[in-house]
Amino acid sequence: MARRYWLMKSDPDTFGLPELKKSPKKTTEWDGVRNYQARNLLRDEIRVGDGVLFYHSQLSPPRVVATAEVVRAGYPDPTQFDRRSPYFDARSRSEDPRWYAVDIRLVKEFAREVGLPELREVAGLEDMVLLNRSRLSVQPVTSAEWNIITNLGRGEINLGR
DNA sequence: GCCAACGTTGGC
DNA sequence: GCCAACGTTGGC
Repeated sequence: MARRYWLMKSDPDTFGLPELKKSPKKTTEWDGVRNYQARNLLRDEIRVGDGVLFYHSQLSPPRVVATAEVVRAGYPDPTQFDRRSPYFDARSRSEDPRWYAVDIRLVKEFAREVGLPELREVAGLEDMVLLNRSRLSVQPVTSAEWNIITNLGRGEINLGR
């Protein structure tokens, strides 16, 4: 199966690139997602080896800061069963988990962060989910979009147009 | 900090 | 099943 690509958002006040870099094996559990559409992607679509654009929301401007890779596919998000977690969900049963997580590993920090206003201007990204349905915290990225954005992140001229 | 977009809840 | 009220996300 062809490698697929995703954009995953993180609030850097909670967990950002510095924390990812410091994590063991530069790997983290990407958890806490409490939206059903995003859950379905985590549970059913995202596979080991898929590429991830690591995105910082809540910044001015919000920006893509790194690439990562899925190293563990969807599994029940442990935080939903943890009463001390802000993501605890009393209605979820362990035999029928409601929420899923994946593990991602940092691959490459961008040489140049790519901000949202720039993404809006680049030819070839007009249909990005990020630019049209902004609130989804994990969303599909096409291979063409992936190539354009990772080129921008390398600081090279964008050849995608 | 504000507020628009939009997802979820719950009364009917 | 509809939809108003409410809560959250996230850009600005």
